[in-house]
Amino acid sequence: MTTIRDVAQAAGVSRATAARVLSDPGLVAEATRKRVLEVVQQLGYTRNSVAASLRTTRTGRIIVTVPDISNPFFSRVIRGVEEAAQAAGYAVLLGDTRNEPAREEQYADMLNRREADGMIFLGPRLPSVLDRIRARDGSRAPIVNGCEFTPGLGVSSAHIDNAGAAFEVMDSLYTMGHRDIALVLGPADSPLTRDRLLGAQRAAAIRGLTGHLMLERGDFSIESGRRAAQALFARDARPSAIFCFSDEMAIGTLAAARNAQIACPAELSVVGFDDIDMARYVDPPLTTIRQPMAEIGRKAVELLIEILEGRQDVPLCVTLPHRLIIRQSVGKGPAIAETPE
Amino acid sequence: MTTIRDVAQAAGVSRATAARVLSDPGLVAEATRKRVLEVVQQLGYTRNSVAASLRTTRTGRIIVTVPDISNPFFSRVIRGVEEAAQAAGYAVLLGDTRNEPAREEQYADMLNRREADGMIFLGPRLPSVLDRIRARDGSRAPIVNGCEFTPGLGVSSAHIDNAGAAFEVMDSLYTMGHRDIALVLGPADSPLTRDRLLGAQRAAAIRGLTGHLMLERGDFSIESGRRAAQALFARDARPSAIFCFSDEMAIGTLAAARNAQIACPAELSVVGFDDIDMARYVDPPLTTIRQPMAEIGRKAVELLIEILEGRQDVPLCVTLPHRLIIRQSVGKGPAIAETPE
DNA sequence: CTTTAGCATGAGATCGATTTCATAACGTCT
DNA sequence: AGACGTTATGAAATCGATCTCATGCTAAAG
Repeated sequence: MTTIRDVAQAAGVSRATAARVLSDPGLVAEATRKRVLEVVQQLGYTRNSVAASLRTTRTGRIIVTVPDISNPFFSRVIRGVEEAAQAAGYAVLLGDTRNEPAREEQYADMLNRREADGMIFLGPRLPSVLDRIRARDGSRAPIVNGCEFTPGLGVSSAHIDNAGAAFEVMDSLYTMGHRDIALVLGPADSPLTRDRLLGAQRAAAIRGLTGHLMLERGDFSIESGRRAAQALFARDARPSAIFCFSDEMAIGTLAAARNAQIACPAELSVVGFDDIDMARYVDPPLTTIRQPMAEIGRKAVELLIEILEGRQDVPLCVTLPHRLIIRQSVGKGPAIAETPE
Repeated sequence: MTTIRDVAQAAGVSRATAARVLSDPGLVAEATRKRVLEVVQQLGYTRNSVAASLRTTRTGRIIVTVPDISNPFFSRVIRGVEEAAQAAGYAVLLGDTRNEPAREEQYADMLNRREADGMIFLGPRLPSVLDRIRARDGSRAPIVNGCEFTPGLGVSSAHIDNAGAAFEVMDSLYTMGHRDIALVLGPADSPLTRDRLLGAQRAAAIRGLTGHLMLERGDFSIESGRRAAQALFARDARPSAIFCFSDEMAIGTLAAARNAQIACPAELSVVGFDDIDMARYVDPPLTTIRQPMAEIGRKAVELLIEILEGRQDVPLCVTLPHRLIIRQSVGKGPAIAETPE
C-alpha cells in the first residue's frame, strides 16, 4: 500500500508537506501542491484513515442504534440520520439492538473504545455505559436520543409531542361519537408509550370517560397488533375504536377485524401512529399521526454535531411538529351514528 | 483517557506485558496477569481500537450497502448480516445508497481507505472503486454481493434462484387457468430483474404464450406498483393476473385494484415476491415467493469471512432455497373459471 | 545595507497499542 | 558444575498521518 511517505519521496518533499497538501492546501506553494497532487494521482494514494484518526482523535463516524431495523418507522428516521451525517462529513455506523439491553450496551461500548465520535440512540433506554460517560462528561457527552424523550435524563433529544398527539387522536375520536375506546400500547418501559398514554388519559378525563378506556399492550409489530385486537374482540364490551401506538399494530388490528368479520370503519374505527408509507395503501387507508421521521433523524444529527463541535453545553430537547392525518379507517361512533336514524 | 501506559505504570510492568494480558493472556504469569487485570478494572481502561487497528491493520468492521434501507426486504437481510457479523466479532457499518451510484462509490471508497476490512453490497451494481480492488487483488478482494447474482463478476455472492422462482410462479398461474399475465419488473439494470424476467419468459414460452405477456416497470416501491397496475388497467386487454417482483409493488397493485373496483382474487390474481411480514396481513393475503432473507445476509457474511481469513480463493456463488407461498390473492383464471359453469 | 515580517518547508515528536527480539531467571539433564 | 531449554518480561521499533517548532528564504521597511 502506498503511504504518505511514498508520496513525499516521489514528489521530492517531506511527509509534512505532502500531508499538508491533502489537509490544508492553502499552506503549500502552488507549484509544490501541483506536483504532490500529481504524484497522489499517479500512485493512487488514499489516506489511511485509521492512522489519521489516531493522531487527530476524530473518527468521523457516529453510531446509531435502533431497537428494530425492520420497523419502517425507524428506517425512515435512519434515512434522515444518514443524510444529515453525510452532509456534515460523518459516516454512520448502524446497530440493530433488537430491543435487547445487552446489545445496546455492546454498541454503546464502542463509544468508550473511541470507535466513533458520538452516538444517537433511538430506543427507550439509556445504556448504562452511556450513563457513565454522561456522568463523567456532563452535557458535553456526545450522546443524543431520537424519538423517545425522557426529561431529566440530561441528554439532548429530538422527538414529537407524543402526549399532545395522542390527545388529538382521542379528542377527534370522542368528537366522532366514540365512547368505548381501546389503546394498543407499546412496550412498558418506553417513555414514548407513557407519554401517549398520558395524553390519551387526559383526553378521556376531560370527557369523564376514563373508566371506558381499555388497554392492551403490544410491541409495535404487526403481529402484536393483531393479537391485541383479538383479545379486545373477545371482551364483553367491544370497543368502537382502537387507537394503536404504531401503524404496524394498526395494520395487524385491521387484519384481525377482517378475520372476525368486523367491518372497518362501519363497526370499528382504527387509528395508527407514525404514517409509514404503507398506511395509505391498506384497506381502509389508515387515519394516523404523521411523524416527521426523516426530520427527527436529521435533527438528532444536528444536535449531536453541536456537541461534537463544542458549540452546545446544555442538553436541548427539540419538539418537532406532528399532524393528524385523516383517512378512511375512522367512522362515526355509536353516539352519533345511532341517534340520527 | 487512560492508556495502556497508565495501566503498565500502575501495575508496575512494561507496556508490552500489559498489552499481552489483554490480547494473549497465556503468555503472562498468573500473578502478573491478575495484578494487571485489577488495575484495568480500577482505572476503567478500555483499549483504543484505533491505535490497535493501525498496528494490526484489522478494523473488525465490515461495510454493508443497501439500495434502500426502508425496504423491508433489505431490513431483514441486514438483520441476518448483523447477526452473523456480530457472532464472528465484526461490527457492521451500514450505508444507504438510495440507488445512487455516487453514494455507492462513496461507501466503497471506505474500503480503500481501510476503514473496514470488507464489504457486502446488496445492490445491483459493482461500484467501480470495488472493481479496481477486485482487479488488483482478484478473488482475495474482500467483497461479497447479496441478492443480486451477476455471473462472471468474479465476486462471491449469496442469493436465490430468481429465474427458477419466477418460473414457478408463472407455471402455477398458468395451471390455474391464467393466460394474460402481466409482470411488474424492477429497475432495468438489476440482474435480479433480468433473471426473474427470463424465468417468467421461459414459462410463457413453454406454453406458447410469450405474446400474451405484458410488462410494466417499477422500482420495488409500493407507489410504483400502484402506478404500474393503473397503467395495466388502462390497457385494452386487461391481464387476469399480475406478478410483481416485490411484495411492496404487489401491495400497491392491490390498492390500485381496490380503487378501480376490481375484485381480487375473483377478477384479478396478484402475486408478490419476498414474503415480507406485511404480505400475510394485507387483504387478501398475498401469494408470494418466500426468500430466506436473514439467511442471505448470514451467508454473505460467511462468504466474506472466508475471504478475510484467507480460506477462500475462488469466488463462490451460493444459491439458497426459496418457496412459493400460496395465500388468497390468487384465484382461478378465465380458462378454468369460465368453462365449468 | 540591515532589520523584520511573513511565507514555505522540513525534522522530528506524537497518537496508543502491538510485536519482535533480547535478556534474565530458573530448572533440568548430562 | 556447565550446557541448554523454557518461561516471563522489558526495550524499542513500528504502524501512517499530523502537527509543532525551527529554519531558510524573500521581500518590504527603515
